Amino acid sequence: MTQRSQNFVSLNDHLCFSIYTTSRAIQRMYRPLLDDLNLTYPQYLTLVALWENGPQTVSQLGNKLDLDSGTLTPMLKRMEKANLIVRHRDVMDERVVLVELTEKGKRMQADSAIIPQTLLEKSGLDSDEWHTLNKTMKKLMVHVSE
Amino acid sequence: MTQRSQNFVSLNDHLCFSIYTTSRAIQRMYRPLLDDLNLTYPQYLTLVALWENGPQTVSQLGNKLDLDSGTLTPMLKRMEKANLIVRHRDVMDERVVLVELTEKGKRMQADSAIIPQTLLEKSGLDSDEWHTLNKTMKKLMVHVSE
DNA sequence: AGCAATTAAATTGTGCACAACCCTTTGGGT
DNA sequence: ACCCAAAGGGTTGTGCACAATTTAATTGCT
Repeated sequence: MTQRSQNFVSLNDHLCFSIYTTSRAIQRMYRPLLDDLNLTYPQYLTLVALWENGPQTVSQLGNKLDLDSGTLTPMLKRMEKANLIVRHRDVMDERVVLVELTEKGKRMQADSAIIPQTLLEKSGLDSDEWHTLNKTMKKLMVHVSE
Repeated sequence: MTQRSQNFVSLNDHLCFSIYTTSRAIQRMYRPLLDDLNLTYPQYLTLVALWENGPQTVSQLGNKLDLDSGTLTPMLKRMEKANLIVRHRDVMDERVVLVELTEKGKRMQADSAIIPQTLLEKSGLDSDEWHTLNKTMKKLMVHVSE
């Protein structure tokens, strides 16, 4: 212990730190599974959003995933190159880019069920803890975003 | 709803997603505060580790922060350029690089107390929820890292 | 119709993360 | 002394995140 201030908060008492570190640890755990599918973690989440809600515009995807065009545009281009999605401008409004799954992108849904299942199994949390945690995270998310 | 598989997990039921999104939301909330201090979030965490435990090697910092040299080395160089830390090789073992705070780096501790305080205040969590969440995150972190 | 304001993506630049690889130093074993 | 494996950082390349700016299309107003 080097610090002397009374109100100093240690690294381990930083809630932000345990969230930040755990988030990255989950992505590390997923990596070998996602590598088999030739996906990155944000790409996987994008596919989940498309499987769930069908074709969407870039900004709709951005709202769901909480990502902006600066992140999405290059990532979606990589996903298009990998033949997972197609992007084309809306004929009615040329500003809008619509994103939709290719057949390959649709087929990947079946193989990807292991991803959330693996976290569930490895988490070491019982059903109560799991749901409480998910609820608390969402509550925290809302408050922090205000 | 476009998907048809029985065991499909929606985006909002992905625990990884609420953790990932909340972690980034916290960092966004911190940004204006950290901008005032001319710090990024990982740089702030690095300072906390140094305030707490004094001079450390790159690998010791890496263990505490859960980061490897590929991330740390360039970041520590930027922090050295900003005059927050100094780095020099250990005379006894030339492989080791020791990182220690400059006077400027030490002085920043006083101004940084608002960072964790801001999350505590904005979180909307009571003391029970806060501690349960922190404990559950650490438990999850351990299980996921196995 | 003409034009300013708004909207939707794309672009640019910086800073992490992290895998894969490299380079130097050190510690053992012979 | 010599060699070899391990340890500690550094480097390179890819892919997010995100702020800030840009470009093009559309809407609203007069």
